[in-house]
Amino acid sequence: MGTHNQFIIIIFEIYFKMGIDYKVNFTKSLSFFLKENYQVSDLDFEFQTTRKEFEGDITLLIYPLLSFIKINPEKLAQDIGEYLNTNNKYIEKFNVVKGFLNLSLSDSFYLNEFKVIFNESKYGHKPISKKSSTIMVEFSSPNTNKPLHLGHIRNNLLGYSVSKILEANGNKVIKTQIINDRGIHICKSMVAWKKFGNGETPLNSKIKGDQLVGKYYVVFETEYKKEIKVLVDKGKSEDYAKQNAPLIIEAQQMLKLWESNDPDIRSLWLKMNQWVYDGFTETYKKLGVHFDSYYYESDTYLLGKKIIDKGIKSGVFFKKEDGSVWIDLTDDGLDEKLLLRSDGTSVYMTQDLGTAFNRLEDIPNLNGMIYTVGNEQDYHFKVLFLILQKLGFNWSKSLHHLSYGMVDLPSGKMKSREGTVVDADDLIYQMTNKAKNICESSGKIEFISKEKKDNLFNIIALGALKYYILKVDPKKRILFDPEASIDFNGNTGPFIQYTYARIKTLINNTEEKTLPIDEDLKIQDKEKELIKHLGRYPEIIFLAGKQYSPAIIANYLYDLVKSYNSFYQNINILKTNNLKLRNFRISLSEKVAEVIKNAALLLGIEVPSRM
RNA sequence: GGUCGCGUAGCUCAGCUGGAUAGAGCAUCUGCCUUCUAAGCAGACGGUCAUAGGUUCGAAUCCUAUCGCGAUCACCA
Repeated sequence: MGTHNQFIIIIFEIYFKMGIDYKVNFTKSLSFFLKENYQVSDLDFEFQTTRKEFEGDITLLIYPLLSFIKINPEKLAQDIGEYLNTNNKYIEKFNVVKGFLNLSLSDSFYLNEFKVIFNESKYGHKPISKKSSTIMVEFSSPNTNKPLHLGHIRNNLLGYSVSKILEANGNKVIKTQIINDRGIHICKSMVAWKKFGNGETPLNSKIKGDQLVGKYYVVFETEYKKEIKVLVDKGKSEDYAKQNAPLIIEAQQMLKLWESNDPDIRSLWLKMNQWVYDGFTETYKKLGVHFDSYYYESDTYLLGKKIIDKGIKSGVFFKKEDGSVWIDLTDDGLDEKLLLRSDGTSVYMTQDLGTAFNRLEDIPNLNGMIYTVGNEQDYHFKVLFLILQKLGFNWSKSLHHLSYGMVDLPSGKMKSREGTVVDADDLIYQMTNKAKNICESSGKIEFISKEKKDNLFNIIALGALKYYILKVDPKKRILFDPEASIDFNGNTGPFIQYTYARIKTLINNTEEKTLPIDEDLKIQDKEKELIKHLGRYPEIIFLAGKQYSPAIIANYLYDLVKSYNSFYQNINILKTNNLKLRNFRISLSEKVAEVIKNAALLLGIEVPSRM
């Protein structure tokens, strides 16, 4: 914890209720009892699910009550237990271990809970807050000189998942990105293409546009290096060589021409950028993400100067002798930060300020913005939000930097210079191929049409990839092991998809689909456990002050699926002679399938109805 | 050096608001397919929660310090 949280009030978090809401069911009796016998009221009760080693379903923690009721914990637990046992029909029996009151719940309690769960449509997508906010989520935000890589994949999946989560909570979400489409990097690709390209296009070369432009970026770098070497061999210093190699000079000239709106350069720029966008579109489509709006740096890089002027007038910023503009953040424990160069051109921060205001102009009712950007920019966003706050815009409180860690490979960091970057298209292709091999060797899908098969391979491959990345806490670094990510066993996306598919075929093979929930139904431990899991499965609510995480959804989802599999294996679903019981179990399965589907949706994972 | 983040089983990761004997998967080993998806289930093995203090009935979780790893502190983006 640090200054970061002092000024960022995170606008949302995902919070899962612990199990079925026991408080609702038992608070009333508990409050009554404690008021009558100990003259205390308005207490908060803490329940947790009882550990396997002890008898019971839920446990009331007695310790927290001790600060209000000075009495031996075991005695208090015993008293409460006895009272609940005789006065609450849902408590069957109880036992006390130290400060823990373990309560066994009756079958009718579970049946009632299941009835509630069953009758709720789109379970797990219930908005808690009634008012809907409009929130902009920025993610992906690539450069236009290179294809997307593994780091972008993590960014996209996180941003997209967060969007889905916010939508599930009843918000209006605008998915956007800021595309870094100008600057020296794109000029490098342009120079290289002009010099060495021989008119190569995505069409005549059959190379994806972004890959093609990326190829010329690499060509530039290798040729540039050669030129440097030649100069150094001639006895020039390394620094001199780097600054004076013909290629880099050409690129810099091109940037100047671009800035002065040279028509030839502009049209080349437009053409090559369009190639890249076409390539990106294809990759996004494969990843299953899309955007509602786009911002381009070529449009926004001049923004922000007006804000600077205003800030100088109001005394938030100050001008140095050389004409550069700064803000003094030393009182906030930071340093001085540059906002405008001495030549009057804007820097990154200026652009981001401008873009923020720009977006607010575009969407006047905007309630918040989430920036999905890697954690190497933590400091930048800290400063950005602080400046906005100092400028007096209260909505800067609703800005959140969704920060995430780098993606490492078992061989170490991804480094473009060393060619260890994992290309997004390539990765998806390999994953799909692997999915194909595994599916085909399983022999379960022989009779499906080729088209359906290809679709299935795609869904499975992406399920594996998405789950592998999203299940890890965003703020942690990920070690990306290509082998393990394609694994279909254990805590993986395909495992979850597989369970869903199995439930689907089970339901297809069943005629009766009615749900009998009778009070006299005897339910078993495994079934109770499953209802408990369903009850704990996501109720997503907003709460200020904590960081959200798709990883939480992923882990709860896995928990549910694992529990269902155990249930499925241990209870012979169809073989029972008791029709009521059988239908109850099928209803239970059906509900689990629905929850899996809804939760997977929040992660952007599709679930096939057969595998 | 300042600031921020991370450190949990051999490996990859969970662990919600402090609660009982810290959980999964992979790997290794043992069982379980005449039937509806075995891509599964059940079990065994595996831990000084980086280290040292502190806070309290109780700490992986909160606080402080130390160590290790990473990021950041540009008139780059």
